[in-house]
Amino acid sequence: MPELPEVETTVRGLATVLDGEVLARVEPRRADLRRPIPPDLRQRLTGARITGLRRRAKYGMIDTDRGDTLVFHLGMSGRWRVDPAEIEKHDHLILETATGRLLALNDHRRFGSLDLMKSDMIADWPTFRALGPEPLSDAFSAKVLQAAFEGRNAPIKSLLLDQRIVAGLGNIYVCEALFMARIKPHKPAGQVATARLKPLVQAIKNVLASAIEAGGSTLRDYARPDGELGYFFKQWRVYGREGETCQCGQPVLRRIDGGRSTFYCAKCQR
DNA sequence: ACGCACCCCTGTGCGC
DNA sequence: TGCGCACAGGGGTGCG
Repeated sequence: MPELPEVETTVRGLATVLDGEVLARVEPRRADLRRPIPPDLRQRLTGARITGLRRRAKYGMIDTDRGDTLVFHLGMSGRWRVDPAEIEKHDHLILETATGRLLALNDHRRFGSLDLMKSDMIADWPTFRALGPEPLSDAFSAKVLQAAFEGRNAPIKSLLLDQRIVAGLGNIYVCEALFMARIKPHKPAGQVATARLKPLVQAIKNVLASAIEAGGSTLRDYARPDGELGYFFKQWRVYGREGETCQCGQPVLRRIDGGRSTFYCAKCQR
């Protein structure tokens, strides 16, 4: 579930619960996800007041008044459960506010991560330094893609998934954006005509923005105890639609690029 | 440097 | 009903 729009929606939802609150209880329930959870996480966060929430690429950040920032990545299966009735098997971190609100970070595949950073050091964190521009910012442009694609033989889809080139895209939105821009996913990136990059950038921004909007429209559902309903919007034109009929009448195809499923229309995308 | 294969982990859905 | 396999929204490493 979590690509940029889902993380953005999550951060906005968390903000309604956490912003300005004091953390009365911080309870890690295992020592590691993808990598070890900071052993001093409980000690450093308990009693801290949350001063804001942010997102960078697919990372969510929870800032505190102690100069610490909790950075979370949801991996493939991570989600925050709000005011859960009971703690479940894969709830790996529990946060409780002084006002009694409960949050559980649930991630059954444990591809996610938790890090605790000094807030003023985050920009220098190698993980963040390596990230490309935010796709919804002005820093992401046709020019950026042109420079990144120059001389590259890898499929354009693989490069759009490379977080060093543009940060936040995942498999679904890359497939959708390439469909919108009518570009064949396995076309070598360096062979995509320069004139097609501007429309591609616009397609990426449009797909992400409308997904956030769709997530936003379900934001009011976020605080429900079940927590799952809000994020289910299926407006995909090609993703997950192998064998279905494209608007042009041809079947949507699936192939594997870089080990990931790619959905596309052979007639509409060239 | 580049492109790719493979690994991490658990759950689900399908064919047999 | 059970079993085995393919597959799942991410990202890091290591190899040729």
